[in-house]
Amino acid sequence: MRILFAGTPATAADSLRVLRDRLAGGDHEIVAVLTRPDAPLGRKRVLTPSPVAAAAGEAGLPVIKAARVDDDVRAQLADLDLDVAVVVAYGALVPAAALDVPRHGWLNLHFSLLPAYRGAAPAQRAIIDGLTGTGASVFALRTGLDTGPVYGTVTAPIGPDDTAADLLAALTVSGTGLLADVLGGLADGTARATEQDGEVTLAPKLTLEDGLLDWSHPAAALDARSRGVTPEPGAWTTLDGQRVKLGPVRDAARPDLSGVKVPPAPEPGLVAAHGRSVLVGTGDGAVVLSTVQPAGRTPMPAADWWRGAQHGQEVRLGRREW
RNA sequence: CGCGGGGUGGAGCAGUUCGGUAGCUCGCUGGGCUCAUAACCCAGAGGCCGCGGGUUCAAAUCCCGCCCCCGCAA
Repeated sequence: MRILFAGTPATAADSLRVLRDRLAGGDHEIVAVLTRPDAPLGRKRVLTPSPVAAAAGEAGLPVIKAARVDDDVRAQLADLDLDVAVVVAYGALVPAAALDVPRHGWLNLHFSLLPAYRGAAPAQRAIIDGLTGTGASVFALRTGLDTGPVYGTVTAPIGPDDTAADLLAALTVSGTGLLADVLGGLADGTARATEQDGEVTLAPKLTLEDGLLDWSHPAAALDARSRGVTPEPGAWTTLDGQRVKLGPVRDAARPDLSGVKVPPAPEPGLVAAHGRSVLVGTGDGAVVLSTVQPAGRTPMPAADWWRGAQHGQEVRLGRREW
């Protein structure tokens, strides 16, 4: 089959590499890659190709850079005589007019068990919600947000220390494998899609605000949230009006941390050292800090930060005094 | 010219406003104490204060130029 791969971020680039390996030597060929245009990146605003564009370049695949699938892009795709297009986080909606350009339409690899967690940040939201497992789905693109019929799913556990990065990495590999299987099924006519069934939930893109830790919340919730927003957009709090970025925080009451005895838990937001751990009080107990990164500084172990942060004063995080 | 923070022994920081002997909390090395310890006591090593110019009797500190790191934003 002649396949178009559409994607933009690093996760999609990994998926492209995995898919290419999976298809190597078979009857299927990725004939082109669609990704978003180069964008200014970083403080210096250097125009940088998307991770997918970079991966495609390494693989020697032709790249179409476009912010939207407009008439011009649609014409290019039509010329490619595509059997199918696959989308992994392209970053723009595929308009209805383009949906039937490939012979078998468009497939989307989505990192949830649909119809749960439709939207841009499904894996992250699953972690934040404290789930112990989630999965990936391959479905047929239709108009509407992640609403098409599902060809297949894989499941994945969410470990107690898993961050969004960990989960995405795992889902990328297993999900791309699933994608390869579905492509095979489409080619030999055995693939079947079934309409989504179940409770619909939404997983919108994470904002900076989603990473703000509210110390009045329960320790377990803060633990889950901090992992779900790591590495993007990152968990954070404030100290003296300055943003302080945090690595994942762990619920001090978790069984696997039984070594950490929490004396009277500090009140919410108050920092206290205990042995080698640095604790922060929450709504119901304490969390253990892992890494701390004050604005303008490089990330450091919590104990190192604590050493220099005290100056004889009590340290209270997250106070909105600004 | 997008906005902003930072670079000081191995780590994290103070000192820069107002120039005048390199400081704190740790770590490290050696010794002591202890049944023992992430505890405690004593001693010690370790620093072109990011780089280059300038001002000055004197610069971590003031002036000019440059390099590197990071937060926000995109």
